[in-house]
Amino acid sequence: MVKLLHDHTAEDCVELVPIFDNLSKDEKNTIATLVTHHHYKTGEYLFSAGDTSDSLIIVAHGQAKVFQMATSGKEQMLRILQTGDFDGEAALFTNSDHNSFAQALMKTDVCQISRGDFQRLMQKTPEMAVNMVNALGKRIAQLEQQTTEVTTASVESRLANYLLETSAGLNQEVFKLPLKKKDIATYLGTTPETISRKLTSLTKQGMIEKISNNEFKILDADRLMMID
Amino acid sequence: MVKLLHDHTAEDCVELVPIFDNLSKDEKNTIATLVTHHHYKTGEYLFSAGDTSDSLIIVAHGQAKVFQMATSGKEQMLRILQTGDFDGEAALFTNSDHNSFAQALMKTDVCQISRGDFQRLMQKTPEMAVNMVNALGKRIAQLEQQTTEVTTASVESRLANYLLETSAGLNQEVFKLPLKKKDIATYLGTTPETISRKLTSLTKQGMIEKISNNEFKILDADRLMMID
DNA sequence: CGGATTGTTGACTCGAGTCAAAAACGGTGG
DNA sequence: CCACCGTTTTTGACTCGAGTCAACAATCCG
Repeated sequence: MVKLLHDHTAEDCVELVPIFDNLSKDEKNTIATLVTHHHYKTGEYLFSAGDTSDSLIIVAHGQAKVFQMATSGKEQMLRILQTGDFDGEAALFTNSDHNSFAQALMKTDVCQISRGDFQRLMQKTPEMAVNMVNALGKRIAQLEQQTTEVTTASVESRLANYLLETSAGLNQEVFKLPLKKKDIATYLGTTPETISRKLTSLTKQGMIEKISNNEFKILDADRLMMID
Repeated sequence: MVKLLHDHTAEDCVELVPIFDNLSKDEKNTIATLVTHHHYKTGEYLFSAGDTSDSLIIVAHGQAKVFQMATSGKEQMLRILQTGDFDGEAALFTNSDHNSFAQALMKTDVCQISRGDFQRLMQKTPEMAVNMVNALGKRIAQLEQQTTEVTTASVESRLANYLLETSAGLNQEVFKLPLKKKDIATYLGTTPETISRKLTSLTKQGMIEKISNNEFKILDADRLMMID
């Protein structure tokens, strides 16, 4: 049973992750044999800044946040790893340490491939290397967007965008915030207090409705988009 | 003569750019035939947001800034392309438009490879795809750093870091700022006025010395590093 | 049911943005 | 080399968004 579960997870990784798309069955099977998997409970760290980074990490199931820590101790969240996402830098450079942290936000299954295996894989399977380049390109575009927004838009505007994106992503009118407000704050580069205030403010202005503690409904998407 | 100059530039690109490192002479020659080149004067745009993006751009000589424009009209600089740097997103996705601008800061020579050619190149030359993955990985790390700094550190601290990096990069005690202060401002996510004030303040505190209008000398690197 | 973590609200502060005007700079052509 | 014009930089006065600190309320979870 344990064995079965293990195999299941390894294949999941290969099936789930876009970078392994359009590879042949054979190739996918080969990859599955190179993969090891780990399970993390809520709050556990997948890696920490300073750790030696020697493998690519793929989220097979669950959710984890990746963040950096400023010298001041303030966190900046860089991204949320969802099912199918991977963390890249790790596997790319020789002799480099992580400069960020990854922490599980729920029970999370993770697959790893060592740098060596992964580099060999890219050499042997150009298809996959191209997929990888594409995935990294998207990540760069997303990061550029984040950088620009964080410096040019007000917190209210960033929060409004975040709500719109979250709602669109979940594709339902009434949606539950997938993160604690504390985490939303570090994602948007602000503080929990400010998030709390802005949510109240948006509610009072009739753009959103608070359904429960962490469930909201978008009432006026147009106006939300125009903030700032 | 014009012809010679042309060929020279095409080969320059292939020689200069890290992503073409450790390829064979043959492969480099092939690449050189795929490349077209362009020249831009100071202030000209290499591309603008909304342009169709269908080629990879490599800077053979010169300097250009890449920036996004917020709805408010405020610029956020994303990076400076130096000799040997390339702008990636362009070549990676089908049917995507640029969401940023690139503007020459001096006379600048640029080489281009079309998306199709570049994708084929990666398929044929896994070496190169791996190089590309590495280059993108570094860019991601740099962007993550920029995002974190911009949200967690004060302008004074960001400016201090910028001065230290610039001085280190140029490797000389007295160094000339390679950007106009206006541009430094959009790079650091602030305004020219604030840059001006902070430079004065750092000078008064004895950490730097103003040599001429845009030349400075680092007097106390340790203290600069500790700001914030 | 506690105890701990998370969220809310109020009062206060301050860094940095804005606007405006003057000064300095840099390139151009005579 | 100098006078001129446009751009860039500096300086001052003012404003305000959002951070901080602190106390309290609500949730979550074992």
